[in-house]
Amino acid sequence: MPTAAPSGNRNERRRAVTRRALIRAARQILAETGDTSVSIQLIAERADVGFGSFYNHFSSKTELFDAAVADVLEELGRTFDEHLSEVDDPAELVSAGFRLSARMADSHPELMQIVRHRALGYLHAGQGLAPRALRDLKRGIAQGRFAPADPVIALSSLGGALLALIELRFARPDLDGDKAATDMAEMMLRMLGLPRDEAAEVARRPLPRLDPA
Amino acid sequence: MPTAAPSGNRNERRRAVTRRALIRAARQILAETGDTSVSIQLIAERADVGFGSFYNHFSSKTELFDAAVADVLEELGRTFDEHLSEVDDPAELVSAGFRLSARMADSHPELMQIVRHRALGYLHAGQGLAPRALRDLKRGIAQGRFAPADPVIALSSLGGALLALIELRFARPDLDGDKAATDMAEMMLRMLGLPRDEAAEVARRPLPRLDPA
DNA sequence: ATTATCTATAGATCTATAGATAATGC
DNA sequence: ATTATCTATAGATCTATAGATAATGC
Repeated sequence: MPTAAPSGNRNERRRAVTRRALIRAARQILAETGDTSVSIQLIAERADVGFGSFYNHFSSKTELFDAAVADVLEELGRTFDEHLSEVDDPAELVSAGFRLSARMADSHPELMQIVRHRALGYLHAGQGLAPRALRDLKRGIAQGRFAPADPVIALSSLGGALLALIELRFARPDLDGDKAATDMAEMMLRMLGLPRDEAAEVARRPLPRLDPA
Repeated sequence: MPTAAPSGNRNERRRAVTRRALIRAARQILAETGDTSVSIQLIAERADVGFGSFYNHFSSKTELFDAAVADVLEELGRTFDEHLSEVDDPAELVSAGFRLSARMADSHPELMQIVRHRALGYLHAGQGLAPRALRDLKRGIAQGRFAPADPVIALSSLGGALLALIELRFARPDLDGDKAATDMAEMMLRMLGLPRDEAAEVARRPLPRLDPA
C-alpha cells in the first residue's frame, strides 16, 4: 500500500505524512542520480524529516527504495487506467500504451526516469502491469486480432521494446517523440500479426489527451 | 582497452595482471549482487590484491565498474563476431543473435547477468554493438528484405526485446529457452516485414554451435 | 498515557594517502 | 634507480540506537 488513504486519526495521518515525505525524497533521488548508496542522513534531510524518523518507517535503505519503486509503478498503473479505460480494441490499446508512455517521458519525467532504470525487473512480475497486459494480449488473440508465436514471449517483446522507447526518449531528446512512438507501435502491431495497412491505421488513431493529472 | 595484450616488459605485465584481477572481481560482483556500493576493501580482497593497489589503477569505484562493463561488452561483441561472421542473410543474423543470446544465458551466465542489468544504457550508444546492428538492419532494408517504419526505431525494438528475453531466461528458468528465443526471433522478423512463412522458416534454421570459447 | 518525531552520539565502517617492502630495469 | 605492490592509519563518514521533546488520545 504505497500511499495510505487520507483516513485514520491525527497520529496516523502524521505518520503517513512523514512516510510520504521519505518516499518522495527517495523517488527524487532515484530519478536524479539513481544512486541508492546515498546516505540515510541525506535522504532524511531532503525529506525535511529528523534523521531518527527514518527508522520509524523503514529498517533499511533497500526497504525504502523498494517502497518508492512500488509507489511509482502504482501511479503509473493508475495513469494508464485513467487514460485507456475506454479503449476497447486490444490493438489500439497496445498502440495507445506506447504513445502515451512516450508523452509521459515529457510530462512526467520523474516518474518515467524511475521506470526507465527499474522496470526491467518487473517485466515478468506476477502483479502490476504485466498481468494486465497479458490479459489484453490474450483477449486480442481470442478475438483473432493477434496471432503471436506465443503470448508470454509477445509480452516480453512489447515490454522490452517499450523500455527501449523510454530509454530513447531520454537518451535522444532531439528525436521526434511522437513519431518514434507511432513508428514503434506500428511495428509492434505488425509483430503481433496485424496486416500492414491495418497496423499503420491503428497506430495513427487519435490519442486520448494526457491531462495534467 | 579492457584487456591488455600479453606484451610489454615484466613490469607492465605485472600491472596488467593486477588490473585484470580487479576487473574480474568487479565483474563477479556485478553478476552476483549488482551492488556497486560494496567497499573498495572488499573488492581488493576478492581480487586478492593489496588494498592500496586499487588506487594504482582506478581513482574511484565508478571508474572500475565502468571499465568492467566495457570489458563485458567487448567480450560479448567478440563472441558474436566469432559465431555470426559467416551468416550473410540479415534476417538470419537477427534470428541467430536472439537464439545465441538465450543460449549464452546458460553457457556464460556471469557475462549475461551483467548484460541484463547494464545493457539498457548502451542500446543507443554510438559505439559497440548498436552501430553494427544498425548497419545490418540498413543492409536488410537495402536488400528489400526488411521494411520497418524506421531503422533507428527498429533497432530500439530489437534491443529492448533482446534484453527482455535475457531477463526472461533468468527470471523464469523453467521455460524452454530455445523455444522462447525462436518464438521471439520469429516475431521480430515479422515486425521487420518478413512474410509469415518466411519468418517461421528463418527463425528455425540450424544455429551455429556455441563452442566452449 | 501513548505515540511520533527529533537531537545527540557511540561504534563501526570506509576512503585516501603515506611510507615500507619487494620486484624489475639497466 | 625505478616501478609496483603492500601494510598501516588518520580523518571522514555512516548506521543504528538511546533518550529528550512535542503532539495527540482519552
